[in-house]
Amino acid sequence: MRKEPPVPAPEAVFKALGNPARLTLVRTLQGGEHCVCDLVEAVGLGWSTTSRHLEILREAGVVGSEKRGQQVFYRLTLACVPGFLACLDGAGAVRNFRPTSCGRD
Amino acid sequence: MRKEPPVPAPEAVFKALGNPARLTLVRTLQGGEHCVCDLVEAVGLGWSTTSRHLEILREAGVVGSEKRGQQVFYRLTLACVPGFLACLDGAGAVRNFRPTSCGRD
DNA sequence: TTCATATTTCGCCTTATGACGAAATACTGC
DNA sequence: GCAGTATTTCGTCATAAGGCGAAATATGAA
Repeated sequence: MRKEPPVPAPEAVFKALGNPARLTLVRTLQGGEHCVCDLVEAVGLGWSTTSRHLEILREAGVVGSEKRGQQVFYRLTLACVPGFLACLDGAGAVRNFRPTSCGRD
Repeated sequence: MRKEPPVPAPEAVFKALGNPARLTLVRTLQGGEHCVCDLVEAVGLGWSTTSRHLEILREAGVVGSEKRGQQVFYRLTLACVPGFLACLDGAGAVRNFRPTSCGRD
């Protein structure tokens, strides 16, 4: 069964990404889809907690899941996220040249 | 006195934007700089609460403030935010054509 | 059917958030 | 210096969020 995420509501997206564990999950998923087992290891939290975090990300429309066999695979579904993350990650580095800017001003 | 925001830490940025009042503040500031008095009205909360929200946004590196006369003006300083917001806002609209995408995939 | 593995749901507890009003602080004009 | 306006800081309180382990659910293998 495939669970498509709902239409992303901006506030929910930000709230979902505003947590270290969930941000780690998203960064991990930038490398491609992963089963929950991988993700549990990536965040270093319990299964139940990780599962809850994934649910929040899915409800926010950031990720989608698909069950294959006895495993559930998650992947990023909100394509603007990686670019924005890259901008934020880069923001510190560029800091001394000009106020943080990424493609617009 | 001008208060430049610190280097934005991704998690703090998301956390800062993951609140309806603060998202309203940011959307308001997309239209240009505003004094706190305007912003208080825009969010419809008390002065102390609004001030706290602005502080959080500033600490996250999303906005910067400058005092001119007896008023303090806030403005957006994180340039990648408007584009990302536009993507999120558009995500719903495009939903039926293809999975949410904004400039990459 | 029965068992093992993978994942989610539930209930509980602790800590973080968000709102308010009162008091403190900063700047202007008198 | 004193009063008035603009904003921030502080203390308090109610609610939300995040973590855990135990129990429930689903799938594949025997």
